[in-house]
Amino acid sequence: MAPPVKQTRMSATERRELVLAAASRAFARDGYHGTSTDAVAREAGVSQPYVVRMFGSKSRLFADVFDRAMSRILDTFEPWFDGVAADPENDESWLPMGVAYTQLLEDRDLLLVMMHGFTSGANPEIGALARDWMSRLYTQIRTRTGCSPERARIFIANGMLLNTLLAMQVPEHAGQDPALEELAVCAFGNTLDAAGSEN
Amino acid sequence: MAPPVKQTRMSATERRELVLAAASRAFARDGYHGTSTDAVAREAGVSQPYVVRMFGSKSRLFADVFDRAMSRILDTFEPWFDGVAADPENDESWLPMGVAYTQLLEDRDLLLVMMHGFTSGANPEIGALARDWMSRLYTQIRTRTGCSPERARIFIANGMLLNTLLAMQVPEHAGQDPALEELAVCAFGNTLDAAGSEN
DNA sequence: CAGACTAGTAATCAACTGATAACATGTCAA
DNA sequence: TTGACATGTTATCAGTTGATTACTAGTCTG
Repeated sequence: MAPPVKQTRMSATERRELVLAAASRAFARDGYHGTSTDAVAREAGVSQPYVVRMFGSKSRLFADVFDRAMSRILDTFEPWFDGVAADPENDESWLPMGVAYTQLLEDRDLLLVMMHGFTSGANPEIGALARDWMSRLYTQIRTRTGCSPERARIFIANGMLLNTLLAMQVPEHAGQDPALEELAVCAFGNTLDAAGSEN
Repeated sequence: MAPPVKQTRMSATERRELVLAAASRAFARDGYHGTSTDAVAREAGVSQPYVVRMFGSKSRLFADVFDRAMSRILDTFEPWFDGVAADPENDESWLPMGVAYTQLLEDRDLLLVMMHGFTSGANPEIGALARDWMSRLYTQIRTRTGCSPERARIFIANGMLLNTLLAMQVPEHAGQDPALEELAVCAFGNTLDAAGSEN
């Protein structure tokens, strides 16, 4: 028999961070409906009721996770817009944004949570949140670079393609399909190595 | 008391079509995990066990719905590729594909089912199916138009943006947000009227 | 018209889910 | 040290879900 271990406790904010990180991984993998609060709890190493009470409800937990993800994504883009602003209608000016995206690929969960949030638009709460963040993203691109709507549209479209390919786990499976491989190389460029083939 | 009504029955294939159409609407709205077999059954006007037994399982039902959607999407694009093939590296050559997409907007469920299938890539069965169809789509674009990988990538990226905006219900809510409105107009062009504002 | 087949339903179930309530334990200020 | 509060857990629950079984009724053929 081991003697009773003296349990040390965590501050609420610390634990909250832990749960949010776990929830981010879980939601990134299986989306809002595909993730149970119990799955989040197990991933965070706490009890399921604690997760619910900490955030009030599953939907509020997702909203928090989604907000954080979007906030970080916009923050990651932020410093790179300056380079684009000089000549925003030129294709080449946007190349640095690819670097920004490569940074985001280091924590894919952010992009996957974004995508799951966007495709849960039929849910009224999530839908309103998603549209609001999409609006902020578009506005940030336009105002920071001074580009045309068309340029901003192209940038977002490329992002949506990359997110979709990530959600489909194309990087992990590209080797099994030449056509998919070609598309992946074309879409991710050199960053593919960082993105896939870890598994 | 009404006398017992003589019930007429439907052929299995007829009923199957009905259920597939109902499932398509339901899955388009709420995705794979967000849709219960009971919801599909109610939408189709049949009992829940009948839906399950007719397709074996929920996942096989989704696979059927997804297959049909992708098949129809590719068929819709098919005849329009000829126009692109003449000069596939020219932006303007691709304009007719916008018309093809407008046709697809008449039954948005196809595009939404596609999107939900793509973003359910973490599910092994759905993921494999999704990647296979993405591969087919890419291959069809390349071989039918003779375009470069980059051109095909752009076409798919634009499609993913439109699908995402649809899933977010942007057309229905664009009026509430000028930035979103601008993006929607830029992305959907004239087809926006057909797409949104019905509600 | 008999019997085999087909098109369906009602009843039921075990597993899961989000949420609540009651309780236990660590921590810190007075 | 004590008591108030913050950090957690266990027990529990009602509703939902996908699936199975058993049953009913229309339809078609010989």
